[in-house]
Amino acid sequence: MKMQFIPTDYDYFDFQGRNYTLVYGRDDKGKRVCLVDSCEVFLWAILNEDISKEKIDSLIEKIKKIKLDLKGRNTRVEKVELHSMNFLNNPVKALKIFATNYKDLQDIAENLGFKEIEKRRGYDIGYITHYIIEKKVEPLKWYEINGEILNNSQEFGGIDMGLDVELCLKLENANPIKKEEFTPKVLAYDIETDDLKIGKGEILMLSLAGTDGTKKVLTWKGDKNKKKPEYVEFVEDEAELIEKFIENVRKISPDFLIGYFSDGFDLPYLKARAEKHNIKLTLSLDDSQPKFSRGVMLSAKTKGIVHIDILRFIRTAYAQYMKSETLTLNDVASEFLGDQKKKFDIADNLGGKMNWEKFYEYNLHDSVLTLNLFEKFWPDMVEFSKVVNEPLGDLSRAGLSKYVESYILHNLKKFKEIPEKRPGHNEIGGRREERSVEGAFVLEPKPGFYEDLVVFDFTSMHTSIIISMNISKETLSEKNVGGAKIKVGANEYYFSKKKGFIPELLNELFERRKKFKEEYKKNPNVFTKARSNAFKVLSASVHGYIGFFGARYYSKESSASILAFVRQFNKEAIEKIEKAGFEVIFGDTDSVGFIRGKKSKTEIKDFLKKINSELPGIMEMELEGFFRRGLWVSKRSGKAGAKKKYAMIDEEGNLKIRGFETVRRDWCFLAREVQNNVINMILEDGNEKRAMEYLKKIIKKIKNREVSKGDLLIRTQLKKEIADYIAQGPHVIAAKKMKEQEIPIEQGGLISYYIAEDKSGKKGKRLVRERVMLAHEEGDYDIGYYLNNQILPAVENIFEVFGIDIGKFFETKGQKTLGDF
DNA sequence: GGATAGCTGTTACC
DNA sequence: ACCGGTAACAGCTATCC
Repeated sequence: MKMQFIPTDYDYFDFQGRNYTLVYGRDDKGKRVCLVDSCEVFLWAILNEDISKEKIDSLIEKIKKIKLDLKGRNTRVEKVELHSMNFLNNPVKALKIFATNYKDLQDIAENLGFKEIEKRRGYDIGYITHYIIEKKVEPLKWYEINGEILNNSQEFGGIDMGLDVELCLKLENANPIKKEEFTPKVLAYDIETDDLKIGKGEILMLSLAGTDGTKKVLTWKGDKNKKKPEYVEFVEDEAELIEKFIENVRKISPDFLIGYFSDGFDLPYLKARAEKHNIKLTLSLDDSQPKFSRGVMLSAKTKGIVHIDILRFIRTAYAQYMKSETLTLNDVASEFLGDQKKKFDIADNLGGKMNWEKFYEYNLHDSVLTLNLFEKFWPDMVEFSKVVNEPLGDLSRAGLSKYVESYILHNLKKFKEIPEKRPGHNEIGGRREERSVEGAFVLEPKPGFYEDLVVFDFTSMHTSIIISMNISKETLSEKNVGGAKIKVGANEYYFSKKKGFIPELLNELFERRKKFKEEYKKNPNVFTKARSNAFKVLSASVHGYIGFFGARYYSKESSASILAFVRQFNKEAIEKIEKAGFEVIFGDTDSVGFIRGKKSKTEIKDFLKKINSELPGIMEMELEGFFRRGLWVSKRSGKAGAKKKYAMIDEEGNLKIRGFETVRRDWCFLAREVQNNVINMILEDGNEKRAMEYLKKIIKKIKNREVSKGDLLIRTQLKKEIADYIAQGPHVIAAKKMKEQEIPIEQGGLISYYIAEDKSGKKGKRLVRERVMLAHEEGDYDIGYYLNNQILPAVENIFEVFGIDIGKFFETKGQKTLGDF
């Protein structure tokens, strides 16, 4: 039969020793469909150079005889073919060795210890990835398929009977078709418990929110007889709650089951409680339970109904561009949805005072937010999945290096490239021990207050260097062969003229990004934006990938060369701009800022054109902007200009503040606000007068204790386990206090505290940490601390630029008192 | 016992 | 272990005299 079909998830099973793929998805009517398919499995044996035809033939015969009886499976080499291929850009002769079962490729590789074979490759990319590459049935793309309906078929051991789908087909062929965007069926869930430790507490309630309109809270807590909102469904106990949850999920059968931090909390918690009650957590379409795996983070994967922890996708693909200070559901929802969690503090509701109605509402809203976040990010997830060609379940848990690597692996065929192997444990260890490469160049700025500035920066600098200079593992050459060359410390590295497939693929990504950016401008919507963004993120990650120790195509030399070029081009740009008579104020990695002087904007733009005409390949600088004024301060210690700290105002009055305490979350809100206002006033007015008056008022307010405690809280992240700290800084002490008071805090959490007046009467120097108070603790804030350690340090270097010594004005430690103000 | 250099730790920039 | 080098800076801690 014929139908339109879109794959959402992949799995595989063995039958009579062979691998079969299960492709879960939907037809165009929204029916649940599963395809059964198969593909040839093989690995590559790369031959040494100059082996005679006879030798190869006899080698093939030997390999054909390989039979293994392992793990209760008989596997054998089924055929062997000789191919002309490429490996790392070099032509090679290679044997394509076909086997019965993908899982045995590794063992076959180990049995290929023939002296004619130089390398064995292509047995470690995973069956699903291998299948997608071979059969081109790619995730989240529409196909017109032909297949034979399986109905309790014995052909694959009756596999179709065990699958909870409406239709199961044996795939005959699949042809890609153009079709409108797919809208998946989605269900979000969230649990509330009485203890955050997995396995310790009980699940009090569980909420569901779905694209089908589902809004439900399952609970066994609260007054059973009291009238409740209609979304609340009462159950007998925790066991029934879990059973009902499974029942709901299976009945709704969403393509994606979504949680927020659910890999690390909700699903493991449910698993622990289900085990306690002897319930099987059959959330997969094949009735299996979630598979938990431990990497750096716990993962909880299901089949057919794909479990996705949306937090993990956000962390990989979005966190670097976000304003939110933490990745809590509340912060992320605020930033992307303009919505927040319902206010509810479990601690206030303990004992008999529990307001269950409010709790249900809170619980439901968390699922609603999670669902909304998924819908918000769906266009991006689809694009990443389509570009990278990996199913969303895996991709949503992967890092950017995996995105890049998958993109490469799925595109090797057109270069006839045999895939490089994954580095082994020892290899990774070795790579990690290597000395780190030198990074970008940062120019020391001249502290001061400047007018009429211009900023140029290189467009996608690292990316355009890789492409223009043809830098990659496979283009690195022993000798100078006429391609790019670069000095890195005492070494000199050479790259081939022949295009490498990684620079080539990156160029393709880069071009497509340009095209999709244009398309987005012409037709702005969430999908065109997401497409443009996916290519942007991916192309910007290739340099990081090349220097990542876990990468197949890791190349230290390439990474060092790219960065050496980054320094070289930036320094050359600075020199060129200075030679043209401009005073350069700052430069960092890919940017240069200078004073426009008497030159007109047109002249500046012409100057930029000239610079660009002299840059090689696709390298290009662009005008970041014209700025009316800019401020650079000196370092706190010494006279040197502080790098990575500046503030500028453009001609429309927009501020660009970098590095200052204003943008740092580990300073109290008041210090950040005051500094921000001071910078603002100075940049707007062109002098410090108004800012000075403002500062006087603030200092008076602090002195008179008119500042609310909330503005004085210092927030610092707890980056390690409390016990792992060597230095007992204020935030560590605050975290210990929280532990004592049984306030939940764990690694990664934000600690809020303020510094209180010292009332102990002890003599001698007191440490800051001895005066740490948690937000809710009573105490008077320490006026001296907030003046000398927060407000004044935040502004003194700014006023110094105007020749004003704030320390003299507001001396607090010396003879002068604050009373004057 | 005080000064200070150096270390630990966090956060930002690109 | 899932991009990482460059940088500023606070506050603690070791070390010196």
